[in-house]
Amino acid sequence: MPHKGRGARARHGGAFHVAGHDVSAELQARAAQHQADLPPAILLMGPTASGKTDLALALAERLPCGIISVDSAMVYRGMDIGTAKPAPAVLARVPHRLIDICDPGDPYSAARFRDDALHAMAEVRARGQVPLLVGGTMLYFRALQRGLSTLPQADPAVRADIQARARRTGPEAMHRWLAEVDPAAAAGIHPNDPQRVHRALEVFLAAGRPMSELWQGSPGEPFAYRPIKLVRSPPRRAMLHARIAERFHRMIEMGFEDEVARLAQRGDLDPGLPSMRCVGYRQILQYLRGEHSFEDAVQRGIVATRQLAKRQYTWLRSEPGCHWLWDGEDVLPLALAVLRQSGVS
RNA sequence: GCCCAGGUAGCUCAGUUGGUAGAGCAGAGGACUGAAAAUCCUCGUGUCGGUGGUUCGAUUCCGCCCCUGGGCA
Repeated sequence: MPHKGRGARARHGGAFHVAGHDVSAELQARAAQHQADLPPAILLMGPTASGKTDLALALAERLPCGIISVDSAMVYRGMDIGTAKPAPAVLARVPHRLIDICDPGDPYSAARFRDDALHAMAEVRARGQVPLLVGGTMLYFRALQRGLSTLPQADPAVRADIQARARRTGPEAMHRWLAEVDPAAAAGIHPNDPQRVHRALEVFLAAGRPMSELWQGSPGEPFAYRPIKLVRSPPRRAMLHARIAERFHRMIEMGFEDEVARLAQRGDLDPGLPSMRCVGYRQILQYLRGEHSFEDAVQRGIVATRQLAKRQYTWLRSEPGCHWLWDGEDVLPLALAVLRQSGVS
């Protein structure tokens, strides 16, 4: 029997029929029992500036859990103010895993996160605690829960070659090239999306096989935990926008500009690095290079943060099984009640 | 007070040789497999400052009024 991807089966809710019998109920019951046997993990998600960190700290005080950060920017050392990292005193009292684990000159990745997070979760469990994963990097939550296909990792040399070729021939030619070597991938990637076109080509060049084929051949490991998903959010977008602006100005008062200037002074941090493209850092870097005024940089930083929050909501709306905790309600007791119901107390 | 330049989408502006208008930004929705705080896709009716006139028809031409900037007094 050809093994189908587990993700595909889980996503399609239709009934399965074998010799005229509907076996979907039995399969579902078995899947539910399997889920219930898994150890719990708390997934606390939400858009930027929603107050996830505060809630995580409050939960960690009341429950035996270990905090694991799910944040593609807090991994970088020396990027503290602009990533809204918890203060050193807080981190000393309540340790967070996966913060300050990468130099800003090295690109971190979703695949590294998945490995790091699974290790961190095992450690937390070994101490008899429940993993509490907190953050806003929704791709990381997705990769953790659904797994990633087995693909070659990014190769800086190959990537540089592809970029050089793209500069010569233009984006359309790159997409046409991809359509030749991997039509299935090309069909799903817009020609104006160089990042994905280049990645698909990179995979083809590194593996010698089309990326779409590798996806099908390795659906990704399922999650070995029972996720309890909490989402923290203000009830209205406008409220989040106000908090984003307020927080950005507070970051400036705390010395965000100096933090970015210190990074820029290293001299080895290319503006194209993932770390240097982070919201706020990118805009202040542009100001430091004289591309626009300081006031402009602040405004653009705030706008970029709002746009980030919007994309996070797009992920969150499609994330199944979430308990939304709206600000204004008594968030902490509500969260504790949800966790108690799910067997965590 | 006089002269000049403007008043068009939330913002900055383009445009209509008279047939009721469109870019960028912002905003909203969506996609998302080793860069994801990334990278993309889709979405534009607004008394064209007000009011009279000319005209089959005015945001466009003319008069008056209001507002904003600049200059001269």
